[in-house]
Amino acid sequence: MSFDLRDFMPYLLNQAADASSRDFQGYYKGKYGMLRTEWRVLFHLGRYGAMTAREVCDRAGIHKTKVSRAVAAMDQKRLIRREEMAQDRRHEMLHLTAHGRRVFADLTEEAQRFDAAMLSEFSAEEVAQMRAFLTRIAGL
Amino acid sequence: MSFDLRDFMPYLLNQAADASSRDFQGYYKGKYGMLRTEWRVLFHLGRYGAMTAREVCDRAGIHKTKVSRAVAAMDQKRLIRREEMAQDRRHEMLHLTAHGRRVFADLTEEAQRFDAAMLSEFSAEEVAQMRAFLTRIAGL
DNA sequence: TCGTATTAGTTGCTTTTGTAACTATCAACG
DNA sequence: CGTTGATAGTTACAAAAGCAACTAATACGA
Repeated sequence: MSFDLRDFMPYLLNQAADASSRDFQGYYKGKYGMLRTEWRVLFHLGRYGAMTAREVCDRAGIHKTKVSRAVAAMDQKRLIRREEMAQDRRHEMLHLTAHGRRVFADLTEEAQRFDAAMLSEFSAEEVAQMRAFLTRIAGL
Repeated sequence: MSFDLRDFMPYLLNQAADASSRDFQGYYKGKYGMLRTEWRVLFHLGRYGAMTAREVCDRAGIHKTKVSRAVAAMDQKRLIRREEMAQDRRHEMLHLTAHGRRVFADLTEEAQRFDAAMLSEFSAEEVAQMRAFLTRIAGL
């Protein structure tokens, strides 16, 4: 029997994902008290502009209860502003506040720095291949 | 600003890890009511033989409280047997029961099938490169 | 051999996640 | 209109994870 845990791709992926997230997670958690879902919502709003919670769910592939809680927390922290839409009062448009935009800018910069540092020991081809592989596995 | 979430390696890794784990998780959860930590403990005992909880923690990189709870649950399910060690009564050696070995065999087989299916659309070189990359990222 | 430090493992409490049920609003069709 | 069904979002409750304090046993130096 030669099957080892390290031969099992889901295990390897999880270990790599955990290791790669740990430090960056510490950054936004320590500096802004944010959770991972909050960072993702912030990113979507900062990168793609105002949208409803539903759109965030669809684009980010996060369940609506998680988004709902993240939005509530971010509202509390004054990172976002909720705007009720007159034509359909079930929706509310989510906008970043000025503070939210600053935090977004800071975290994005840090993310890029972080990403670059992590990939610095790999060649451009390796990284490209890696991305292609992961994208397929993730079904994106 | 061209930085996209899919350019961020931790994001990609997490998405891929989640996607790749989902189905297999459903298998051991549905069939045996097991949690991920339990599957990992089971795997370690089945693959590397009887050991103490401490050794499982070290080898698997799981925190001792998680292992403690997994061991309690697996004891309940009669997957393992705990043997107190006479020379140092703080330790207890964890052994798989006959039932535990059967479950291990079943899950291992399923894991291999699962792994093979997931990687079937990639070439041997791609897979090898992938493993190398992930192993480095994971720091294994 | 007493006191202090270490180690294995467990328990309690808090935070986070998952699931399902719920509210409110709107659409569509008789 | 009015009933039925869908949709956006929230809330309540249960499962799971994280963290720190705790117990029990052992080691080891003064």
